[in-house]
Amino acid sequence: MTTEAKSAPYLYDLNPEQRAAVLHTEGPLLILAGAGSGKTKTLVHRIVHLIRGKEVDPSRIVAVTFTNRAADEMRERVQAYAGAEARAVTVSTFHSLGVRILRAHGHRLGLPDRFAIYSGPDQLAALRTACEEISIDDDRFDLKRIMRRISDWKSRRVSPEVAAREVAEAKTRGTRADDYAILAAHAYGRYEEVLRAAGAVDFDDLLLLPVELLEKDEEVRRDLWRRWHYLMIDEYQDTNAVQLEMARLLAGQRRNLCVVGDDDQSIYAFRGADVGNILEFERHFPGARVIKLEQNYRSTKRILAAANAVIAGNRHRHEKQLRTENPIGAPIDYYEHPDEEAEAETIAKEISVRRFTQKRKWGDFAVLYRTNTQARPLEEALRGQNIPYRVIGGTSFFDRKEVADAVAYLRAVAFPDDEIAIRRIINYPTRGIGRTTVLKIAEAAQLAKVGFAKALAAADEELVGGAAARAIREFLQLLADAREKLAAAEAEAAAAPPPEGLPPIARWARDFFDRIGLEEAIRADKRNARTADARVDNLRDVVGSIARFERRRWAELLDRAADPAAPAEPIPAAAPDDEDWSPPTLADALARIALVDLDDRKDDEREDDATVALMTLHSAKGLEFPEVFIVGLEEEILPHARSLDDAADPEAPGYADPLAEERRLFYVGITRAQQRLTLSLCRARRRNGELVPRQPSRYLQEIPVDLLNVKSTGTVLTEEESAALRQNFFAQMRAMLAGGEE
DNA sequence: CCAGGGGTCCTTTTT
DNA sequence: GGACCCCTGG
Repeated sequence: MTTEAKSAPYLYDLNPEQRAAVLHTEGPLLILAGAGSGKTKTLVHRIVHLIRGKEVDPSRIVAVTFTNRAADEMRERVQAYAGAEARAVTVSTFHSLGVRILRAHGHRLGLPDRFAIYSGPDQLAALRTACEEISIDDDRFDLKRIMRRISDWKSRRVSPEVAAREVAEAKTRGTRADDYAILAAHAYGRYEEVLRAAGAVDFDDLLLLPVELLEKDEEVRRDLWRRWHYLMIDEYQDTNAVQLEMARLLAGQRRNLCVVGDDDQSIYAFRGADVGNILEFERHFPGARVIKLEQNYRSTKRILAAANAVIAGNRHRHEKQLRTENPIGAPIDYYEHPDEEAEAETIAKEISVRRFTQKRKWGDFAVLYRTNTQARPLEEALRGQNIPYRVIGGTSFFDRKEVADAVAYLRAVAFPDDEIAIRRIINYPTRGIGRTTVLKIAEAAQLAKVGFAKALAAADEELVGGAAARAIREFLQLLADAREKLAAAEAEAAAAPPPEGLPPIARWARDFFDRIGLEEAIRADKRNARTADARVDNLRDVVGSIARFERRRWAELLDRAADPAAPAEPIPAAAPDDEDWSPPTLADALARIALVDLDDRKDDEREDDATVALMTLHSAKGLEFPEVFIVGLEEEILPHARSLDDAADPEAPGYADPLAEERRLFYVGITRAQQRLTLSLCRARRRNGELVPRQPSRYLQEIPVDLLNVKSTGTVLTEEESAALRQNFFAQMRAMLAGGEE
């Protein structure tokens, strides 16, 4: 855990002027920090100094990050350096902070005390409902694309009304994008209504609604200003318009806002991040101090030279030249492989070899790729070589069918209006409430202008027929019983810390799942023949994650209450009065599930050191590894085909130079490497079973050749494969010449 | 009206 | 490896 020195860290050498700025600046401060220059450490440094040097009450400090991973890391470091009192520092992601504000004040916006949080698949389901109701035939349109559009509006604080006006007034160019804009503008308002009727908020709302609250409500502002006097934000280049507003409102008149970021690592434009926020910080916060950190402590000279060369290809950036005093290091290995299996095989073997020759741990290696689907061949190859690995990100645990079903049951109990959850499980396991019945109820709900849950409770024989009406009554009774038992479990969970074994709410969930017969349902489905055991395990893991949540919640309290100098206190019999603490509830556990996925597993099985890391370039931001592999450096992967498409239409609304962002993504990847970097591409790639020829990524040429060590892989294409390759190549050419319009 | 089976399509990046 | 659609039989 905290093996590092307890004294304030002097881990990196700022010059005296920089040190003074970091430590003593009151008011807005921008730290423009290059890759590997110790961004997070600088923030931690400032926090420690505030507490130790200026004697600021730690509970007045709030640090905001983007990912839970980053928050955990910062919390750990702050506590390691500033000691036990630093536990009172609030370290949170933007989204968790949003939940916290809405919990406390959301009722002022008409939000229920317990609200569901809709993430990806739920948002789509809500959108589907909205589209059905306004008769957008969802077969013919890509809901995800509409969703992205709506989300884009929300992250720019554009209301449904304004969006509709914008679209109506925009010059139409008759493109497909225009069609989608019109559809999205129609669906947007209805989508919001569906969310509100379900007592739910989506991810964008977690930022948007708190900002609305802060703007409208003087009392909320005062409360939060009293609460926090020093605000710090990490990875500031990734903030969007709403987050900028949140920063401004939270900083208030004190304007004690310190942000750290690197415009060259801005890689989230697709979700509304605006590099302008960091480029124009001084305009947004007049009088701001700016300091630059241009010394890199992470990578070898060669790796840094490659990174600098690549990023130099971008215009419109804060000019900075990162330098390092690290050794020159090994050349950058560059491979061209015949296909992705060869690529994966070679990497697996390389890792095995280097583990011995370089005396590495498995955890010293990371393999980075552009898209999650690229992980599969790598997983197979690593498994083949018996190399332990972990895949970070990707299809979330909670998106798996059996897990999503279980969670939907929990939500249906915790949030009685949660239409999406109810509809998901209303007939699973099958209980005689089929599609037609559900449709009738949805129609009735729309007609009566009530939520789905209300219409369901009101459904009678006349509407749905006798058998279905009976089934519905039984279903509602099941939920009502569960709610009653849950209330008892939550009361028990609030009264005292969890005993040995399964904590109360987790125990309730297990019994509930048994009662429903989820396990039997999984085993009964023939499609699950091979996977049934794993799926049942996943089901148990849902219970396990609730149990972990309950224990953690109580641990927070005991942690805070305990005086580290004093001997162990007797366990309190009831929850003490602590403004920041509340006993665990199912609703809170579900919020955590929506927000942090299964990252919390790490606590139990911290195996980071013992496994090779597989992740996307996006997920890799903020991390570092001694040895990094970047795979699939091909046109249409990096840069991605979609970005190439978007780049072809610079007139499109909200155009943000996608190719520049792809280049930054490559830059982020390169700068993750400390000692050794290996780049590779495939000359051909299997798509739907067929070999398709590939071209090297344009960004590769930007790396000076003398930095590279060009390797070739032993594998050669078979006669058959090269024939297939030629044939496909000509087929593609023909298709192109035929000029198939979009 | 409902359940289950077999076919087809597609796969950016994330809180 | 999925999610989703359509079809068939009860």
